[in-house]
Amino acid sequence: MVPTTGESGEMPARSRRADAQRNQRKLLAAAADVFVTSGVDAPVREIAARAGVGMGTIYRHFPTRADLVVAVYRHQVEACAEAGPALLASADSPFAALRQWVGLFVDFLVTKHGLATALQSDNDGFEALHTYFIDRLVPVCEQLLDAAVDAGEVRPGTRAYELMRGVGNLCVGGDGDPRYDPRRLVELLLRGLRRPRTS
Amino acid sequence: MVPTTGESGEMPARSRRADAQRNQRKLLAAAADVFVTSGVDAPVREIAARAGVGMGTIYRHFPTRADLVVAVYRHQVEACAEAGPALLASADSPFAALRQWVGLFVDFLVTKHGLATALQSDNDGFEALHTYFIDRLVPVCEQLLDAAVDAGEVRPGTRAYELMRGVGNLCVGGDGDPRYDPRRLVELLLRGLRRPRTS
DNA sequence: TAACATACGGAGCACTGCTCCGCTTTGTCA
DNA sequence: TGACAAAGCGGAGCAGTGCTCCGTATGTTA
Repeated sequence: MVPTTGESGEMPARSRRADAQRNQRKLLAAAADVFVTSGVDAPVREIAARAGVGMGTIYRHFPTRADLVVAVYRHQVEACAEAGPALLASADSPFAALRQWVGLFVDFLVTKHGLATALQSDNDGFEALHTYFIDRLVPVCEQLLDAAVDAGEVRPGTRAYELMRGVGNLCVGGDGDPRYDPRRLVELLLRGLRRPRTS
Repeated sequence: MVPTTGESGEMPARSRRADAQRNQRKLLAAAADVFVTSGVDAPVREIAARAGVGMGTIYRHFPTRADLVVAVYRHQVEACAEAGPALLASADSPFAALRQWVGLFVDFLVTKHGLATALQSDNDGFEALHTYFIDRLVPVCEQLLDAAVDAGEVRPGTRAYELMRGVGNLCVGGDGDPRYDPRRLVELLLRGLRRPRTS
């Protein structure tokens, strides 16, 4: 997570050359395009070419592939994280909130070709991606999960980290095969979380 | 699944040169070693070197990486497949049998570094591996699942294929991280399968 | 405009998967 | 036993990757 100054916002970020800012923007746009087409593990050269910059430039702005992926999806991950407390406040019960929130996360993952795979890849260069998702989303999930446990809707004993990784794993391979629907399995997993007797 | 004549058994497989058989055996042994050390996606060169043969030889015997992986693990997969009916006969209930059988499968996967990852990799060269596992194990799982549904222990609506892939996915990344235990999540998944009221 | 820090670009290296074909080994048959 | 196909072998070599390095170009500042 080295660069990404300005959070893709409007502040000019003084002391940064204009062409550098321009290139970073071009890179982000190009990457977003290419990720849709070829997945998040598309060749670096392809992204650089699409952005009209050289190899060196892409690595200077995004030292790790994960940095680029994170930068591209940061907004959506952030939105997902912020939705947690909101759902907890608006839903009928903590468990309902948890279910809706997990649904949000699953929707995000399955619509990004290859993201789920990358997320649990032991490949170097994706470690930071993994870390970012975990750091940002596990606390949110924990809050929802704890609330559901406190409300007696969910058996204690499951940690948010494990749940998140499980859900992420279930989302792998969810495109193109009608016989495999991550949503159904995630639903099963959540059902397995429930307390037997909801008095 | 082109070669593998003789199922690594003792029959000489007439009409096959002695050195070819020898090399195939060496290759299987070397691959088994290397898979433990470096995972099933170890460099082909490494396996060839370990076996003391050239690149050409490995590709002649095992045109696809999946062919080699399947050949190495065929015995264990076969054993797992055959355990299905046996468990159904011996266990207290169909659901118990299903749970034990899934446990067997999970144990197999998590002890093979990288196998679970390879299994759901969209990488070419692993497709045949995927196919083999599905073809061999899904019918077994289906038998157990159907029995559990018939016994009223499990809600209908889940297909064996989906369950198998879900379980396989959950097994990814199960080594080295004490915070992620595939077994716990698989247990959750199975619990989610159960019928609410077991009259 | 001059001068300097900053950033760019892509040649190049290392490492893969996989193929191709000249050479070697094996089995057979007289 | 010797010779000769056929079967099999080996590894050079190509193509596609990730990532680095440094000579060159560009922006910025005075």
